[in-house]
Amino acid sequence: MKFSKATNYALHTMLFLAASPQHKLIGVQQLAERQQVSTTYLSKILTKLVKAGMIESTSGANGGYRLKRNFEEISFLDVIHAIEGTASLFECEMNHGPECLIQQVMVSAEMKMEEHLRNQKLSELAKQMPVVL
Amino acid sequence: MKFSKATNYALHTMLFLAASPQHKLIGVQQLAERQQVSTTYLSKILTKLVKAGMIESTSGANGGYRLKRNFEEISFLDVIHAIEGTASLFECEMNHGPECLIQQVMVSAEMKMEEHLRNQKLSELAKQMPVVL
DNA sequence: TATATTACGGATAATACGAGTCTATGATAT
DNA sequence: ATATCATAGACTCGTATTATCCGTAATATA
Repeated sequence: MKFSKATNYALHTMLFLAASPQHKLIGVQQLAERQQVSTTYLSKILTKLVKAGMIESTSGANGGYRLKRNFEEISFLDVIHAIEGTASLFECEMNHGPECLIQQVMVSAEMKMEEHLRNQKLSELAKQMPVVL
Repeated sequence: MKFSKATNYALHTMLFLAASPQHKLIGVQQLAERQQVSTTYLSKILTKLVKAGMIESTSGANGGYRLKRNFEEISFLDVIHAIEGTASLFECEMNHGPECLIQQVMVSAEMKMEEHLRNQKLSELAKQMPVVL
């Protein structure tokens, strides 16, 4: 069980955008160079963030991406869910009674992790940050 | 990112052994039937638990598996680590400075989950449990 | 208006990993 | 001696991740 590389790219991109002037559009090319990943692949990841309403994009010359206005409230968990999906990490598919106690323990453990990730706002991290990438 | 099915099998097996008479040896055949999984596959999983020191095995006729003496202290996290490994769920492999702040947030979130799983002893769950599988 | 630039979308490929099977080997009761 | 049972290795299969390639749509600028 591992977080995907895509999640890592997404988090780094969000923090980099946070460190840039808010109004400025930044192209995927620049973002990809920093992270040493192909533009086409990163592009797909960014599209997910756009659809999740975290960033906005502009096509055409001098186009690119920038944060949306509600950036202050975006948490780590938001980004992770946008990339990895929101399904539970543990699902007992056995046919033994209605409620699996093991499942309940696992889900509540996962909720502890999510709680921490929900409290970590990207904007707060951006402040303490000297250099992102 | 998902917990593996093997982890689910391992947890259910441990709880089933906990509900059985402690001294009695139980064959993989019986354990596999309950969970509707093949004996050879479950066998591989159980071997990992043996090597992790959680259960002990006896070969030959009337052989099988049973809990070890230290069962009271075994936690969910112990079982999970035995099956999934102990590596961190998030590893930033970018070459940007010595310490990745994102990584630190992710790891501390993971630790919150692990803390909860470490506090959940299998023996405690076995008590509240009417039927395991 | 033409062209360059940039994001978006679909198809495809490569790789890794999870899940599971098959078979051989070794240990141990009866 | 034989049946039973755990262990180990090689192997297959399916699916998700990690990409790549290319065509299309949108937009600024000359």
